[in-house]
Amino acid sequence: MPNRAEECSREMLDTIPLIMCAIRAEMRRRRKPDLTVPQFRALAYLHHFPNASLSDVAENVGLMLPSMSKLMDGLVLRGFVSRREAAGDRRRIDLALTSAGHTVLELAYNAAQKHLAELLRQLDASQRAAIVRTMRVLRPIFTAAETSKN
Amino acid sequence: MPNRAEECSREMLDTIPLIMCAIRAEMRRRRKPDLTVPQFRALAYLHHFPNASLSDVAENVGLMLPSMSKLMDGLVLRGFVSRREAAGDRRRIDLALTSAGHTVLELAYNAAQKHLAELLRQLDASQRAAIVRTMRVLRPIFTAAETSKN
DNA sequence: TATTGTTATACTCTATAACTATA
DNA sequence: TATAGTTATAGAGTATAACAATA
Repeated sequence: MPNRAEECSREMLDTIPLIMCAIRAEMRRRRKPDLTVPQFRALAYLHHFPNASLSDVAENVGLMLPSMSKLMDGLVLRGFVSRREAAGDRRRIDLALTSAGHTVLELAYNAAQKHLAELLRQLDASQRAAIVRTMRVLRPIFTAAETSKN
Repeated sequence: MPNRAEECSREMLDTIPLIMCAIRAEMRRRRKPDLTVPQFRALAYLHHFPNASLSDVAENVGLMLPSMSKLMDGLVLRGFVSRREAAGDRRRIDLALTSAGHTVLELAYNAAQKHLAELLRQLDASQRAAIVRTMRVLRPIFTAAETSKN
């Protein structure tokens, strides 16, 4: 087994995008009022980092500052995000999800999760247990890869 | 174990998008001349289905016909796709990758594959073998889910 | 003077509507 | 009359440049 990492990465590359496609399709179907992908990612970021600044969100979603400013206009207008002056520094703004914002995110997540569960029912318990173990092996690797980029 | 499918789907939902993010980042880094995501997907579709019609590609990439027509203008201009009148029906066009088109796809795929392999080297052989088995269990499920949608 | 965010403007991508050519 | 694709036009979304306010 000289080069198992190569085989493993090929298998992943042939399978993961397929799964991701199914996840996205289900999330799209359920997101109540239409959300664009960057809007969705901005909400998800604010879920993980409440009271982030505009620059933080722009940086992590991958948009320029003016674009994120306009995107947030829309999310604030629709009541998914609250925007208020930061306490110590009046140049900055604190962004956070409203309860409506949390709800939108949860709806999409739960829909995708239930859809996946439905597909996984055709497997037997030991196969599902193996999947869980694999995910727990993979997650820390890619969490580390993600954070080391910033 | 009353509800293992639920746990399994949560684990997948918390891990797969992370991996996909790493794959996309690496593909973006390597795609020689800039390709948008829909352009990339159009090329990938033509790789799987040579001599597809414009409507086929539009349907599967998720664009309207005029948008795909313009997108193809760009790919033909840049030499990644050949476009010629279909044999039996002069209304239709046959689209296919040129060798340059194949090359662009392969470069992106190989870069992503090598990057993944690098990350997977920190695991031991038995863990990688388990990943391979898991991918082979999951792939047919999501291949079926994909095709049943059309 | 540097930093945070907004406004002004232009460009790209996509969609809908109208059109051409073939079946 | 229906189908495959193109052209015309308009609407989002994003970027760069210029600006305002605060540190």
